Amino acid sequence: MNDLHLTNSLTNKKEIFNPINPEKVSLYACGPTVYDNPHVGNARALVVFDLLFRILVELYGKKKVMYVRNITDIDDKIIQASKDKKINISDLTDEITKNFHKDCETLFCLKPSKEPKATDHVEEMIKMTEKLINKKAAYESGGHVYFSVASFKNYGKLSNKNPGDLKAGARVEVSKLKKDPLDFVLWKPSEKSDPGWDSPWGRGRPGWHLECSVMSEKYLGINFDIHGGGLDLIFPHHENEIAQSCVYNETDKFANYWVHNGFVTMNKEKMSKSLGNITTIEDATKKYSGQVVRLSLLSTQYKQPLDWNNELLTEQSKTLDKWYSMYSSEVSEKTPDCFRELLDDMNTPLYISKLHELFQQSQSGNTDKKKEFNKACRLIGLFNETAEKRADYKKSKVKISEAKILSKIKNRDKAKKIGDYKLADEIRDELNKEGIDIKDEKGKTTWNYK
RNA sequence: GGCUACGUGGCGGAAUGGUUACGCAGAGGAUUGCAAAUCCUUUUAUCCCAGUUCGAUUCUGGGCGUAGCCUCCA
Repeated sequence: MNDLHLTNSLTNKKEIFNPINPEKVSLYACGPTVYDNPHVGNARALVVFDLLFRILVELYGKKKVMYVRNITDIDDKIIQASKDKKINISDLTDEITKNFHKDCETLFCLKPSKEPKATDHVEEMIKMTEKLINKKAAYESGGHVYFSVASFKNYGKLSNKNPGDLKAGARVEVSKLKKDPLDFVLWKPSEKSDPGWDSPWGRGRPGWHLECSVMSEKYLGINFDIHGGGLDLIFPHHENEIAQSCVYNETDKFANYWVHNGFVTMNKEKMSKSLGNITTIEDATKKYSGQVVRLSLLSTQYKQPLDWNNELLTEQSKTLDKWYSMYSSEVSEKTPDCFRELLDDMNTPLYISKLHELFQQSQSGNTDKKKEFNKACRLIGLFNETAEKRADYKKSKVKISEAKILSKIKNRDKAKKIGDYKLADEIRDELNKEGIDIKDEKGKTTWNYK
C-alpha cells in the first residue's frame, strides 16, 4: 500500500486520500473546550490526530502540511465551571489551556501549525451569522439567532440521520423561540455577569459550532482535506458545522475526508465526564510515563473502542522497557517498510507487531534493523526521550538512595561469598520491594529501576 | 423507536474466500546457588442458524449479545 487510505465518515468507506493540493495539505482537528482538565478520552483524539499529522508530514514534508487544532475558550460549560469553582473565566481558561499544553508535551504530541482560540474570532463569527441571516438561512428570535436546518438539503448526511427521524425522536426540551426543533443556536444573549460581545442582536456570545466553521475557513480555506474529531462529535457538532459552512459559502464542499476516532472505555463503558468514570491525563501519567500512555492509546486501531485498565498499561510498559534496551541515537534516514501499515487507515496494531519483529532482529545483532527500529519507533512518537532520561523517570518513583542500594548489594555479595543465600535472597527481596531489580550476570551484580 | 459499530485462543489485538499474525499470560528447556533478564520450543480461537461456494472465521440473510449516537461529550 503506497497511498494513504482513510475511512471517511461521509461515505463510511475506506478511501484513497487525495489532497486538494499536495503542496498544502490541510488537517483540522477539534481541540478541547477548556473548562476541565483533559482525560484519557481526550488524549486518544489528541494522539490519533498527532499520528495522522506525522503520517502526512512523512508523506508530503513538514512545510507542506497545515495542521490546525482549535481551543474553544467560550462556552456555557466554561461559564458554569467558573461559577462552580468561583474563579473568573479567563483565569480558568488560561489554567486549563496551560494544563492541556503540558499534557500534549507529556504525550509527545507535535505542536500543530496553528492553534486558534475561539475568543479571538468572535468578530468573524458575528459576520458569518449576519450573512447567514441575509441568506435567510438564519433568523433572530428573542435575542437569539438560530440556524434554520431546513435551509440545508444535505442535513444529516454525515451522521446518517434524516431530519424526520430526528424530529420524531427529539428528547430535548425544545425552545419556543425555535421555528423548527432541529434548528441550532448561532448566537445567544449573555447575562450581565457573563462574558459577552456587542452584536447586532445585543450583547451576547456565539453558539458552539460556529468557531470551527470560522477558523477552519480562515486558516485552511473553504474546501480543505481532512477534518477530525471524536466519534461523539459527529452529531450534532460536525453535522452543524457542515450545514453552516456550506450554506454560508454556497457550496456542498467543506472537508473532503472526515475521520473519527472511537472511544476510550472503562469496564466497556464510555469514559465521559457525565458518567464520572474519567482518568485525567495527569493522573494516568503519574503512574506510567507519557510514552506508555501513548503506546497504550495506539495499541488498538483508532476506530475501535479501547478499554482503559491496568493490564493494558502494565503490558505496554513492559514492552517499552524491553524496546528501550535497543534504544539508539543512530536512526536510519529512510522511511521504514512497516510505514505501509500506517497508510492502511492507521493500522497501528499491525505496525506495532512489525516493531516487535524489528526489535527481535535488532537484538540478534542486525545494526541496520536496529537503526530502522529506532526510526520506526520515533515515527509514531516513541523514543522521544533518551534511555537515560527514561531511567530518570523511573528513578523519580523510587525512594531509596543510590548509596543505600549499592551498600545493600555489597552486603549481599558478602553473604553470597560465604554461602549465606538466605540472607542474600532477603536483601534481594528488600530491594525488590523498593522498586529495584537485581541481576546476577557473569559473577557481577547489576541493578536497575523497575 | 431510528441510525452506527462491534462479537477472533486465558487476556489484549490484527488479518484473510483455502496457507504462522503479533504481544501478554501459561507450559517445557537452556542459563542461574535460587532468581531476574534473555534465548529456544510449545498448548489454546474465529457468537448461533441458514444460504452462496469445491471450500467461509472472511461474502449474503436471519437471530442473539455488547457498546455508542439521536442531549453536553474526544
